[in-house]
Amino acid sequence: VETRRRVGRPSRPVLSRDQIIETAFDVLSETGADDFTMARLAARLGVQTPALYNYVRDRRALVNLMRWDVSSRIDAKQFEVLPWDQAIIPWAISYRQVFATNPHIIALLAAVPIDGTEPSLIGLESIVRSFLRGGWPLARIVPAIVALESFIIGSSLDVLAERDSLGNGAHRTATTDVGAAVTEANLGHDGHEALAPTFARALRAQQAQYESSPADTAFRLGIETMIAGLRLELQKLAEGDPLPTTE
Amino acid sequence: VETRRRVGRPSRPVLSRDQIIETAFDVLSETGADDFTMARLAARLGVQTPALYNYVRDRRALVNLMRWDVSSRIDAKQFEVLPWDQAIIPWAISYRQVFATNPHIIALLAAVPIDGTEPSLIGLESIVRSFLRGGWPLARIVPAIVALESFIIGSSLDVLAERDSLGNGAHRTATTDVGAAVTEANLGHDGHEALAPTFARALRAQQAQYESSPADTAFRLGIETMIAGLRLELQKLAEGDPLPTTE
DNA sequence: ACCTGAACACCGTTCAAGT
DNA sequence: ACCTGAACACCGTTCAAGT
Repeated sequence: VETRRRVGRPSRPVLSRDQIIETAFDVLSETGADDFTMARLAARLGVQTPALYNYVRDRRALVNLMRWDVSSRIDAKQFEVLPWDQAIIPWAISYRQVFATNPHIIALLAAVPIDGTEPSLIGLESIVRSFLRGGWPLARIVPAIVALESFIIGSSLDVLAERDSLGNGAHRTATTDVGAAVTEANLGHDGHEALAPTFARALRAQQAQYESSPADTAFRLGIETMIAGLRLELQKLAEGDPLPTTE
Repeated sequence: VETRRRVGRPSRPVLSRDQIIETAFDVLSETGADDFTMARLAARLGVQTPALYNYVRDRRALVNLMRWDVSSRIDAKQFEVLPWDQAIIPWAISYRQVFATNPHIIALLAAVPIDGTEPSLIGLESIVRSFLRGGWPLARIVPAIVALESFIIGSSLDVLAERDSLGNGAHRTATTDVGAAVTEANLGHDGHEALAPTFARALRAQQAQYESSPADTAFRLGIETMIAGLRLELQKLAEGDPLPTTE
């Protein structure tokens, strides 16, 4: 309905890189990763598609700007003041929140290769230092952090499955079996009642007992479980009785 | 170089659904999720693109056939004979192996919505039953399984980052911060040495001490950590001292 | 410098035509 | 029933033209 912009350079720039990135997240959350296109983004911004190429080299570069934006929103500050096992919780919650507010970003980041831009390492550095202060042997720290981040990312993918199933039904995505099954159940399909009656009972019991969704309940259970397990591991390491590390 | 097929129905079918799916995984592993196209798949199969539509309704349906294929390869049989905490390990290894052999599938599954096909629930049912036999309260079982699967899926994504960085460098994908950082380090970039010296030391120590990659070491550490944590949790539940479940 | 419009290669999907 | 070839809408990207 808007009046068509006439050709030639506008008196003031119509776009900005920040605005493009911000809008990109909006578009992504509506279309999902597979239908996230430069054309749709341009349309939302009220410009022709080629205009975007004044600000980003190509689609891959745009996604990598989104990657950087996402990782900069994860708050690891607590590792500077709290002991490692206490800092994990607020960090993990912040981490998951960033992805949970727009879970489609995970598929996009996993699908689009990284370009040359350096990852932000500030958070990582202070996490490692916190583990070190807590008495962790140097060689075990990276694996521990990788394990934690893996869990958090995986948990964020559950949010994708769940939110889609609660929404208008246009999108229903899932990566895990349980994710798919819970999604189906949320949609009111009851095929699982006959095929997997015990699972169906367990799911109903979960829903009756906890207000939060399976994904949220699982996230809290999982992160607390991992912290407890890591504390145990650290204790064993201190006693000179390390867990077996080879298969 | 092949002789061109002439128009009209061939005497015997050139394709089969199984062959299409199998080849789809091959193509995916070479192109990555973002460049996985019907056209490339058809070319690999030696047919024109529209020929595929005799066997699958559309790209989404094809991806959902791949989804089903992947989940059917996960082996949960051990839950029928072993106690829950012992069965988790072989199941998790099988689970991760399925995804680790072609980690690009995760991005594809996360990007493409599920269609109406029912998820396979056989494995899920026997996992729930095993937890129940082990004394788990019904309402805690689904969250525990969701947490475990989340971790496994997240860990498989690490494999994506890592393998890409060890390969020809055509693809370099990562979802987590550490994943990206480890990828960079594997590529010989040493930007992190100055920016995050403690992290750099920890990474070197890990590489010196363990033969396996950070992703593999983290997977074993994480799954053992979660099992230990879950055992502890079950113990506490038995003592009537449940972990807090509300924030 | 920063937009539009035209152009091109490629993609998903449909459909008529051929056997 | 099962392939090809033509056709169409849409996508990413490049580039000349315009201010």
